[in-house]
Amino acid sequence: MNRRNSIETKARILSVAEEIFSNVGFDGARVDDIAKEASVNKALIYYYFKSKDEILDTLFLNLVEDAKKMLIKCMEGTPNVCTGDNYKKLFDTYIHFITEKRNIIKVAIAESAKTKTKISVVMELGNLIINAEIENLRKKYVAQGLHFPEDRQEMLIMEFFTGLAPFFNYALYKDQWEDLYQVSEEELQEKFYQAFKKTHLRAHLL
Amino acid sequence: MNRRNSIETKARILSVAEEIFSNVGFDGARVDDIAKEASVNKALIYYYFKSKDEILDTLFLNLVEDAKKMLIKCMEGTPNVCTGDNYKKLFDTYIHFITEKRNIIKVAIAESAKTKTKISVVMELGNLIINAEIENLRKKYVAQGLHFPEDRQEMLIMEFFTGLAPFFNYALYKDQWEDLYQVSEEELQEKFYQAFKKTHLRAHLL
Amino acid sequence: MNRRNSIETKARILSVAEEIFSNVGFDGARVDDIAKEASVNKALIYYYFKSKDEILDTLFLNLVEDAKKMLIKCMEGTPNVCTGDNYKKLFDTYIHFITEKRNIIKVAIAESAKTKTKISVVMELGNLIINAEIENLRKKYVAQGLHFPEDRQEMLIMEFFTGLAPFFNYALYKDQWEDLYQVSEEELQEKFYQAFKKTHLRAHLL
Amino acid sequence: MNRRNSIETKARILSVAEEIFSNVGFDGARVDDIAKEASVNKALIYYYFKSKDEILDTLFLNLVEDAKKMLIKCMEGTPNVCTGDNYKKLFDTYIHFITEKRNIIKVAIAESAKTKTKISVVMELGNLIINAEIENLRKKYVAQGLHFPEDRQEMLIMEFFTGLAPFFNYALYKDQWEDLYQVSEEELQEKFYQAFKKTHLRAHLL
DNA sequence: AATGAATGAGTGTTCATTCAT
DNA sequence: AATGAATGAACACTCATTCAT
Repeated sequence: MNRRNSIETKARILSVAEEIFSNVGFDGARVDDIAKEASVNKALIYYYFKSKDEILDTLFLNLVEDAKKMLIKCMEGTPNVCTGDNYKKLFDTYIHFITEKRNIIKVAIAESAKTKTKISVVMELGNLIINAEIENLRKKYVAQGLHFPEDRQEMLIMEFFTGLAPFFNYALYKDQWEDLYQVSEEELQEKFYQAFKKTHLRAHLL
Repeated sequence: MNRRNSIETKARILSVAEEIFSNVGFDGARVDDIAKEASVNKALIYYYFKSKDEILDTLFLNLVEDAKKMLIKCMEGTPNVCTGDNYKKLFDTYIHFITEKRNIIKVAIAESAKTKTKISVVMELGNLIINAEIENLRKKYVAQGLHFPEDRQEMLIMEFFTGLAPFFNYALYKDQWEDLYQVSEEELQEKFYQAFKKTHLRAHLL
Repeated sequence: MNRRNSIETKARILSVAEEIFSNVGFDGARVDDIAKEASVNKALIYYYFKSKDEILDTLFLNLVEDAKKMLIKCMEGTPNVCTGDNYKKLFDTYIHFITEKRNIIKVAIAESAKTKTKISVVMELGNLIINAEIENLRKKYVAQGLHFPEDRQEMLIMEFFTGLAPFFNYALYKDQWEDLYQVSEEELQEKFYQAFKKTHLRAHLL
Repeated sequence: MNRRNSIETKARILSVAEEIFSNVGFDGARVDDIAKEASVNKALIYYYFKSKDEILDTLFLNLVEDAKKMLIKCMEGTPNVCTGDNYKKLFDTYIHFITEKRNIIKVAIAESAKTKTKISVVMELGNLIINAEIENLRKKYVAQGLHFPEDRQEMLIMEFFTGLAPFFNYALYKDQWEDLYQVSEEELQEKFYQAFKKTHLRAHLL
């Protein structure tokens, strides 16, 4: 096996781990199962990762990296977000990211639910997105010659609990919702957008 | 320890289990630790509960029961919810419930994050609350002689993803938020209310 | 509850224990199950018996007592055993005893199969029966003016391994045999008798 | 201990398990003890066997395999069994097999004594041997131009309850008998043969 | 005589991790 | 880079037995 395959192997382990973690939770996952599913010897996993924890850490690191990339692309692509329906593009980027990464996001949320936890990835991710979002807002206010609200705390809370929370819930329950209510992915996404527009976005626009 | 007090002992086990589950997750929890913390012999836990799973099930059952009671009390106490600031009272009831039960709610959310899961308690809880909420809305619309929106799916999605999601997030991250941003419980709650009012509630009122 | 019931209760425990032991073996049996099946509180079992072992000991003791009674009755009832077909009566008594007691006999044999065992009940039972049998034979020889074989060891071995063994096997496999080969109890018993007559009995008569 | 020798290790586990099972019974045996006695880590036992049950199943499987091999060798080596004292050779093969395998046979019998049991190994073993034996007889009858008995059921019962039973008893009580009556292995075996000849064999010969 | 509650020691099994090759 | 074998420390769950009433 050459280095090419080596990279591919490590990636396969990560990919399988992500799926299994999201299926049964981190604590519920077995290294044995990861090995089996990834068709590698169990010991090989320990050749690439120091421990089961390190697999999760790597996965979380990648998630944060990907979020950053996504946000950077957003910044570049959307000079005037929040002006009317042109927020839709940003929303699509977000919802696409959330949908694609929902498996590992679910794991992150589940882990963050444990009280005994270090600074959770979800908080980190939240901060990242919220700050980007607030920066967006600031630009827009400035562009419109408006006075930007002074209470940052208030703003953070609003962004986190009414702006981000729906997306987290989307990651968590998209699949269950589609199953339970027999809705197509497109319909759910569209209606979710309408709801988000009527609530959180409404508070921003104008 | 006072022996021979079946009910109290069982309650203590449940209470300790709830705390430990919320600290380290269900899979991360050890029956040994529950026994130790509850000052009972481990075997006694199996005298009261068939398995570790049954402890969780009982906890979830109680949560749903309590939610029902809370909702019934809400129904009785608030004939005209959603009419202006009198929603505050309902909000307070909700936020109080969420705050008080946040430990087990966190466990419920974490468990619901696993893909391999039967109908999750969170969905059950969500349905319960949303249906109550929608019934509330309906009454109000009727009282005002207004036409009640026809697309139930749309309404459910909005309630779940923009009405409930913030509360779930509140349960999940209240403590972490207070720690991280050094906000008092009261302040967080108040600002959360303001944000909720400006977003989700705004879409309902008027 | 008066003494009458007390005796009945103890008997019920023994009876249930016998059945459960024979179903799953002594080690495989649970005191809990005995209690449940006998409809008594588990602690009550320990009121009547010092331990699970004592239940088995009592059962074995009863078996030996019953065997003795059976043998005594045989002695009285059969002055000239082994003279031709009049052995049939003795055989019937034996086979009846074996059939009736087969459950506890099976337990006794299973226990005796353990190498780490004190003098086994089966050996005790065997000795009892063999000695009675040999005494029978001796009488018959004397009555016929014949010389009684001198090698007792030889005689014991023959009685135990070709006289008793078939009966032990009958206790062990009667039910399985009937099931497997779809034979009625009567047919099996009759053919067993014919086989026993052609082999072991033949060696004794004349 | 020499690591990295899969086959030898697995064999050692099996061998130790066989001994312990025969000492204290299957249910009485502790996996811990097997591990200790075999000088392997307990988890290693579960690396080779799915469960304690599977160890027993393997042992039983091996016993049946060995029995088949033994029978095949018998078939080849004895064209005219049962003709007079040349049965002795066959007897020796049997008694040698029974003696050598008596430990696992004892376990098999003890397990077969449980009512709640699937088709027992003893029955399987019994069928194997009896069928071989009957085939032997048939050949002999044919060779002598005799009419072979028609009632197969009768024949099976005779073989099982008077032909096989003594050997099972020999497996079960050989050691106890030698201890109790202070007989040497050789003497017991010889006298057992004489008894068997006078009873079961007598019915076959001529 | 009878019972619900309680317990210590264990019991088969699992798991993350490491070793030797 | 890869693997089969091996391990220590759990882990959920069980069981015979006892206590207090």
